[in-house]
Amino acid sequence: MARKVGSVGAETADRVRLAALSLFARYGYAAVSMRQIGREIGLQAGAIYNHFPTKQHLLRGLLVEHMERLLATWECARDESLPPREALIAFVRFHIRYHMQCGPEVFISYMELRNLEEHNFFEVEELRRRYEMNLRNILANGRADGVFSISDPPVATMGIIAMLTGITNWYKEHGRLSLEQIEELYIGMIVGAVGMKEI
Amino acid sequence: MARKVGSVGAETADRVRLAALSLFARYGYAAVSMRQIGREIGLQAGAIYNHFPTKQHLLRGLLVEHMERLLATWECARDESLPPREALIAFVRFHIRYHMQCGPEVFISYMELRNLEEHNFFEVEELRRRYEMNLRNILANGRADGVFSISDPPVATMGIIAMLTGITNWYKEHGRLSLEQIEELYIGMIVGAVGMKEI
Amino acid sequence: MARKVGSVGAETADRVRLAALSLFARYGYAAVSMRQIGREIGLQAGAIYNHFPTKQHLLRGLLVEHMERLLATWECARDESLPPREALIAFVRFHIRYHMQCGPEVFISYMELRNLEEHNFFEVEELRRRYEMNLRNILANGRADGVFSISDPPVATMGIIAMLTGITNWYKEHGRLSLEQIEELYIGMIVGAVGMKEI
Amino acid sequence: MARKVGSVGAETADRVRLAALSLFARYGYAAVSMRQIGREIGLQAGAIYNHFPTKQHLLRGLLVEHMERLLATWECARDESLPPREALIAFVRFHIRYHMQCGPEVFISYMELRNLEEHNFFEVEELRRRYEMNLRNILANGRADGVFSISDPPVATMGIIAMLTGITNWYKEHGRLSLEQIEELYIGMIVGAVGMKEI
DNA sequence: AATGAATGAGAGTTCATTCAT
DNA sequence: TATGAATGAACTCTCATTCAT
Repeated sequence: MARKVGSVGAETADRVRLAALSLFARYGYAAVSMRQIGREIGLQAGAIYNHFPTKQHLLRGLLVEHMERLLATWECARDESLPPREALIAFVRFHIRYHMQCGPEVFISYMELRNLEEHNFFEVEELRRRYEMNLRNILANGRADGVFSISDPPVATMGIIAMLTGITNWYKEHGRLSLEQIEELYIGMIVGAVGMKEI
Repeated sequence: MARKVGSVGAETADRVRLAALSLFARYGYAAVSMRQIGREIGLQAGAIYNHFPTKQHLLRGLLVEHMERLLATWECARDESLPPREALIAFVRFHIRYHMQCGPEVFISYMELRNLEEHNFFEVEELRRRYEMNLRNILANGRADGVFSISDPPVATMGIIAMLTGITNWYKEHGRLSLEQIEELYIGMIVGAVGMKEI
Repeated sequence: MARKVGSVGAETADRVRLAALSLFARYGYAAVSMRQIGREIGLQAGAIYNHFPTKQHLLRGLLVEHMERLLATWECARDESLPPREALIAFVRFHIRYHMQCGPEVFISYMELRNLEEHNFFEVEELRRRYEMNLRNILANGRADGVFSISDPPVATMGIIAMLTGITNWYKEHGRLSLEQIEELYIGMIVGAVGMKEI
Repeated sequence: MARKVGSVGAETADRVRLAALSLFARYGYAAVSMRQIGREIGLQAGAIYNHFPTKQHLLRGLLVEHMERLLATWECARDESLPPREALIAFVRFHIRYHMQCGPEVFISYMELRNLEEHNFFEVEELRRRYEMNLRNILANGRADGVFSISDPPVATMGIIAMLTGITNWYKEHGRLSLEQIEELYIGMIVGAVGMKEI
């Protein structure tokens, strides 16, 4: 058949991306078929190949674009002039807010790394490293300034990131606590963990 | 053909479990085939079915048995008479040590939950809940006694567990830091996070 | 790869049906594999699933469609105004002619009933019942009119149907007797069996 | 494990035969597995091979032994001195009674012929031919004596056998009619079919 | 840009059969 | 004579991908 009335390439590609994101997050990359993705948006599996050359490209796109958006948004939002304690709190707030609004992307960014072919894996890892480096630098600066009493910034970075990203695993939109309350609770824990006095 | 000389059921089942554990951890449940598991230990795929009725049973077994061992070991190791701060530190030490020695089990316990059929999922979740309840009780007791300044024990529980379990994602046996050093670093962060003064 | 030049769905489906019919009749449903059906018509087994959702659907289709065609052809051919003796003879002629020209369908209709899933079985049974009811009504009418001396129309129906359908088991196209001769022989026996005087 | 107390070879072989007969009749030879047969009688599949060299031998045994028993019983029961009309009626009575008491054997004798390997098929066919020859001779004698008005004994044989054997397809032990009643009804039809006057 | 038919590979699972025990 | 573990082949069905239309 010919193109459906009003369907436009870029639009279709986006619908594919969205469907794939949601399905990968729910069932995992390996367990989701191109047919399933197509069915979700009323398309035959074959049509997806007009927009993405392979299933692997689809996955890579989702992960790389997510990381790039994350980095870009952070780089746009951060204030390099802030002193360490304020910088740390700003990072924590940003991380929680950003990650909570794109749960599926975050989820597959952790879960589907091993389904990336090697070169794609390295690409995503490099982006993640760059993002985490932001927190690491804040911690290192604070340590140098004597406001954080941490003895190993890399380990602290991993600990804090893990703690923060873990929220996606249990957070429910209309749960007992609002996102703002959760934010304050985590700021409290992290501020304590790096040895800063409560503010 | 027939049974190989010296082949014994329980032993073979264990070799299957081991191979499956390692492959699931590396490539994911959905991406690993029964043939691959068999090949790993010199068995035809079909022979696995002499020991496990389905692939799903294999996965469930790995997860349930891991959680049951974890719980049993903790219940045997814990000292209920310890005051909250010592109890927290004991839990942290236990969690890190236990989890570092069974990396693959821990990894698939987080990654493959969604590949469990519903009833198996509930079973594993219940075990996990019981384990986490131990930390939650410690935190709640410490809060009641006024030695921890946390305002929400459930959230603190999730934060601490995520932080601790995250170690498996980057820990390397012969890395820059020994397990003992990592242990001390995490104790430091967690003690700070719950508002206890450094010991 | 992709669609072969000139391949059209409906045509392929028909070739599959035909191959399946012939193979099921020769070897039995359970003993015929999808690969075998595909091989018969130069298709991969998987391609069959573009046309039939399961092997069971294939079987059901063959049986149901055969029975529906049989019923429709009979309902179109019968003359309700005939008196019982002529009606019986017309039915016998119709049954023999129709059944001889679709031997495989008739054969699997008797042989593969037990390989139908329950709901499909009931569907086919109901169609068969409707067809047999035609003969039963003819016999009952003839008995009421006093032209047939049978004491139990249902039993007579089963006996006659079995006798007639049995022809498919031994009839050979170029055998000793022509179809017309066979027809006359069976009319003779059945006319005698129901107690009508020879015509 | 060793032999179970009290189990004896011939006995076990019989239990296997019985289970196979019942399962083949219900589901068909190709659809029944050696494991299923074993399960039915509390045996591992492998143990069956102590009594029957292959699954095909099991089938062949059931069919050949059934036909041999049938022939032997008939040859013992028949009275060669009877005139044709009495001989025909005796055959009909014998056939119905014998076949009704071994429904599964009769059923698989018709259904599973095509699952016999060629040499086994010929063996069974020869036995069947010998049995049918009895009826054919009765019919031929009656025709020669002028008491039957059939023009083709072979065709009449096939018709009568089909009619009689068809009873197994619908007969139910506690149905509307007793076996004796059915017997009389069929004798009536067959006597009419061969042109004998009702007795 | 989409459909629908095809490929060839491979999935989980079952099978008849064998044989050490 | 039976068990239980194994083989190697086969099963139905699904997959990523391709391509004529």
